[in-house]
Formats: sequence, C-alpha cells, structure tokens
Amino acid sequence: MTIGAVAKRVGVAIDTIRYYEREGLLPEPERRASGYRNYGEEAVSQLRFIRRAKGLGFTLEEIRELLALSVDRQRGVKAVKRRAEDRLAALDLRILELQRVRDGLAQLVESCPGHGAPEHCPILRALTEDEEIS
Amino acid sequence: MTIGAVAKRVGVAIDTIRYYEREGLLPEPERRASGYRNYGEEAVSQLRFIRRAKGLGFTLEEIRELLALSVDRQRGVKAVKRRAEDRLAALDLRILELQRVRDGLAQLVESCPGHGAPEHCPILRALTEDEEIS
DNA sequence: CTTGACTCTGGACCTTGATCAAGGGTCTAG
DNA sequence: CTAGACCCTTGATCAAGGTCCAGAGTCAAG
Repeated sequence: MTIGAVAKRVGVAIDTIRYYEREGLLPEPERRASGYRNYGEEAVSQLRFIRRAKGLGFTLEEIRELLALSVDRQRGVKAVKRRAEDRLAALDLRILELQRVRDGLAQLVESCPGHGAPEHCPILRALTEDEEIS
Repeated sequence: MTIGAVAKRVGVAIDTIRYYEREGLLPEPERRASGYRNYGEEAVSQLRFIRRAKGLGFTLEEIRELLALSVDRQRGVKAVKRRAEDRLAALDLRILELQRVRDGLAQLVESCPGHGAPEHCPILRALTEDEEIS
C-alpha cells in the first residue's frame, strides 16, 4: 500500500502518518525502488491503535510508551494495566473538575433573569465582584 | 499601581498582563512620564474577571466578547446569558464524552488480569483489534 | 507520450496562551 | 551616588499535534 491508501483506510492525513513516523510512533516502512513508502497491514493496525488510544485521551508520548510496552511479552501487560489505571484516575479527576465548574455556571445561568441592568446580572456580578467565587 | 503591583495582587505574571493588553483584553493604561504603565483598581477587577471566566472554561476570545457585552447596558445582559448557556451546553457535552471514554476504559481495566500474554490483555486487544470499540 | 494524480524531502507555519531574553531606562533605599 | 529591583520594547520560543508548501520525481490511464 502507498501512504495515500493507508491514510484513506485509517482516515488520517498523509502528513500525519509521516509525522508519526518522525515521532517514532510508526516504524519506518520499507521503500519501493522509487522511494515511495510501502506499507503492510500492520501499519494500518498500528495507526488504528494510535487513533484509539488518542480517543481514550492518551498523549502521543504515552502512546509511544504503550506501543513499547505492548511488545514486551513479560512485563508488558502489568505495565500497560498500570498506565491505563493512571489514565482512568486522571479522567475521573478531570470529570469532577468539569462538573464543579458546570454546576457553578448552571447556578449563575439559572439565577439570571436575562434582562435588566448589568449590575443585577449574577453572571457578570460573579465575574466582577471582589470576593472569590467557588 | 505599577504593573508588578497589579500582577502581585491578582496573582498573575507581569508578562501575562502585557499579553492581555496586546490581545485587547485589557485597555491600555495611562503611562507615567517614565513610560511605566500606571494602573487603577479597575484593572485589578478586570483581570479578576478574566481569571474567573477562564476558570469557567471560556477562551480568551470568548472573554473578549464577554467584556464587550458587559459594558453594553441595553443588550448586554441578554447576550451574556446566552453565551453562558452556550458554555454550559458545551460543558455538558464534554462531560458526557469524557464519561463515555472513562467507562470504556474502566471496563477494560477491570477485565485485565494484569499478567499473562499480551494477546490476552483486553486493553491491548481493544487497542489492536480490527472492530471499532466505542 | 502526455496528463493528472500521487509521492518525496526539508522546512515553514498554525493555534492557544502564554513565557523568556536582550538590551536598555527608571526608581528607591541606604 | 550607587546597587539592586523594577520596568520598557521587540521579537523569539514553548508545548502539542499537526498542516502546508515548493520543487522535484513517479505512476497509471488513455
């Protein structure tokens, strides 16, 4: 497969594939006589792995690490599980933070009549006033 | 107040204040004969406004707009409320997305024994397999 | 053979929200 | 008066994750 075919199958830009290669997330593929990159199925799998891990919120750095771990037959599984647990804890924290912010904002929106003087708008008041909010 | 005094009171870096000024989030303050910026209390209030809005997840672009709206006596309040509602909806969506991801990851972690062959690790399998997860 | 689609490399550029450096002027305490 | 802390401007740099471009070579169909 050419790089374009791979890109199409995975649904990712050609430039992105070359970028991942530069960043060490994809092995360098073999080349045709012309210099064109020549990919096999594994490249497609690995790109999908990367895309899914990205979907789970892993950074490229973490994905690089996961890829390294996933080929370590002995210690890989344990380490991968630990990384996933870390990721899970980070997600839980982030969700809690967002929920706190959301609830604060929801209260403000609820208590704002939507008309009248800016001094009476609780949203603007909350943003302007001198005491700390939350 | 000098820029340093303002920075200290608000708890933000001097460079950040000048950056906000360049970006049109803070009005240009008057200057002393020496060229030093000379701030009044309003600058402190406005910086706090910015900081809080950022805490609610508004981008600087959105904050610029909020600031413009907050001085429009007539139509400001309604528009501000609408922006806040938009923000709230975006937050709700983001939280749902994260929760979906979180639950998927939690399931994988739960079902991984943490040892054994990589082929049996559900985390690696989920990342590698050919069907879509989600 | 020609045309158009594809690929190559190297490097520049993008976004967001700052942060830092260089080279110089200013302010204040002792 | 001088040292040290502070401020000025301009312009570069950062992180992350790409995206785009120029100029040149390659491939496949007609």
